[in-house]
Amino acid sequence: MHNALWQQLTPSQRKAVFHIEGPLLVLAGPGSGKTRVITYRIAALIDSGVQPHNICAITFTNKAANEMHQRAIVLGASAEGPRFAGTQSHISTFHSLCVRILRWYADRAEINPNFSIYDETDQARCIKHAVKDCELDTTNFPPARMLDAISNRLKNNLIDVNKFKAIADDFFTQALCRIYDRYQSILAQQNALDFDDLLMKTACLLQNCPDVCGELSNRFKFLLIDEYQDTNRAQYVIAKAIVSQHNNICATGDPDQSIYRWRGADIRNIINFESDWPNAVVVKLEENFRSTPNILTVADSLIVHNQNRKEKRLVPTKQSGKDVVISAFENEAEESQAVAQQVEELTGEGVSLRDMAVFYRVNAQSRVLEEAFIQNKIPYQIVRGVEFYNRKEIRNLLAYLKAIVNPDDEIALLRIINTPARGIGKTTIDRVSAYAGLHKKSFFDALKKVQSIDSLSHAPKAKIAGFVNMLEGFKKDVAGKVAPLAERVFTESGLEKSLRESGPDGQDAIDNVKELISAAALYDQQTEQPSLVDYLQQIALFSDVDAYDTSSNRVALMTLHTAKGLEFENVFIVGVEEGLLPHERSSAGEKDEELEEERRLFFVGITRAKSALYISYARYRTIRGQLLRTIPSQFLFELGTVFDESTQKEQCYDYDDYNESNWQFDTGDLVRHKSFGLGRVKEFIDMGENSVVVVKFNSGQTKSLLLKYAGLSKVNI
DNA sequence: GCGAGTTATGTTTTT
DNA sequence: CATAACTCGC
Repeated sequence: MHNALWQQLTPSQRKAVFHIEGPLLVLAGPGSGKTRVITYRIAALIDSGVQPHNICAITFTNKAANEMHQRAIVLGASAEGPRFAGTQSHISTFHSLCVRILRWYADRAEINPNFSIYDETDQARCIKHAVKDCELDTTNFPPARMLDAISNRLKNNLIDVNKFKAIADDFFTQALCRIYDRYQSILAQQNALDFDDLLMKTACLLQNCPDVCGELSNRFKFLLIDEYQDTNRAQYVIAKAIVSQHNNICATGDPDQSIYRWRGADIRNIINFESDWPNAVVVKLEENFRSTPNILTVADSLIVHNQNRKEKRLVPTKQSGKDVVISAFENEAEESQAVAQQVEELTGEGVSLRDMAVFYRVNAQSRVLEEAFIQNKIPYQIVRGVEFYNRKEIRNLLAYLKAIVNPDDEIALLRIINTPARGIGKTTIDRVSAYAGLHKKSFFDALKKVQSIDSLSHAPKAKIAGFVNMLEGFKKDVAGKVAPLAERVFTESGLEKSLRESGPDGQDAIDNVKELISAAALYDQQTEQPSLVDYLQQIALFSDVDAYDTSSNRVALMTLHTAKGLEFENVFIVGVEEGLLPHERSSAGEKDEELEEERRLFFVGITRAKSALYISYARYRTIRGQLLRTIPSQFLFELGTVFDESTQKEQCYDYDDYNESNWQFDTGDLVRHKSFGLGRVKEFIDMGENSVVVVKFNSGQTKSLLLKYAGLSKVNI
């Protein structure tokens, strides 16, 4: 390795880079130069004679994979991106790797390699169907809940239907088991995998087929996994299998930045690393090269409030800078306005817009910020890539392409069979479905056999035949490049015509589709062997941050989750209020664990900032159309000296400031109860001295209280 | 079969 | 408040 590069590393970083063989755990705090270490490590491996294609690096997003790819090229390591040529290092997300493995070993995994990847919308359809098929009602078995249980409790923990059957002992669990079973068979019928299946099927393949496991372990002689604290059980099993022949695993992560427990990430993976690989070398990177001491002090005093945590220091290396600013505003509009004004002030000081970012807890918060930025004519970008793919016109065109690749994909077929309108309505579809069910055929096969469906009259038969012919015609081009086929489908399906005729909104839609087609053309150009299957499977794994355009000079707006792994000179974190951060849906749980995850999320946000950090909350916020008084986040009081009474008295909300003389309550009032604490009035039933107040408390529980006994007091502003 | 208009419903974070 | 599901009249 070049001496100049060597010079750039600290002793700990060098140790992490040059410990080549055997298991290595890099516990890397925020801003510790972790990404640099990983890319240098890839270069060092190749320097020491390892073949590039024997290296497999796993990142958290495609964006991170692409960046690592670029950096590795600069270092001369000639790594490839998510697409696999065979002679270069494999750098991708876990999900992309699984797609690759499942396509390689489709026969062994007993799946058709043309599988569709179902996103949450598709999943919701299937789970609703499954619940209905099990003759259970959706009130007692809410589809969203069922899906969450199946995804996070079962699939991510590699509990398949059979395993679950064996342990399901009460009525509810048995019902869930039936739903799970039905859901999986619906997916199988449609030759579709959901996000969890990608991991679970791969993990099972590696567990059940020792030869496949051995082959892959020989292929990937060195495995690097970034953000290891956010891996789940399935990913752990896959990693363990890949390194089974050599134990050359290098994991990097930070337990304090674990923010995906809610979707199955298991912090024990990183905690137990040393017992999983007893000869593991552990390197700690505690020096922080990113943020000023001012920012790190705030981050540190926040995160020490987590009980369930190993102590770890943030060691600043930068000079002191600006103090962290914490402000209160009257409402979210003023808060956003203040952000915009601060942006302008910074711009006046010569700061580029690309060096500023605004973080929030929920996507809905982006709207009011957007308004303020538009009003002040400040260029911005909302970092939300999947939004594009959720547009109706995009989903429609993609549904055509999916149906061409995988005719068993009933969701895609049903979406396009009458889009644009071609006179195939609900009755016709029901009749085809009935025929398919009766003759145990797939929906598409039934469509092909439309002439033998007696319940249909001549006209619908002809329309269906035309539709099938059109799809079959498209199929001839499935092997080649994607963009030309997409273009052809767009025109010949009639989608373009129908959009053209639907007024000015239609033109926007056409432009969006054109954008999709140019993106596909880029894919065709950048991929050695472009294919429609590969393209569809790739874009299904697209993440929000993948759309982040770092080349344009705009302020970035994104959720705290999306901000993970990024850094900015100037950071704004808005809406730091009880119910929002921590989010009410997380503090509603019994356990502190969810509150601690929210705290880690805030910690992640804070530690993205390099030189300036602005934290704010609004005293009033309109939530679902209701103007509500907010409570400042408990986290604000944990930030150390910054948010104390002497400096922030007028902005600081006083918890003891309430009076006891109020007997009239209104919906939305903030109240305090002796034992339940703070809460908000949901309903006031006025019956004189027997009045009942329904209160939703901060603990998450909702109580109906008799006013005269409750000892409720209204909390004043 | 189709679309407009109405009513119910459900609200975090994401690969 | 925003979207999905549903009804009704053509």
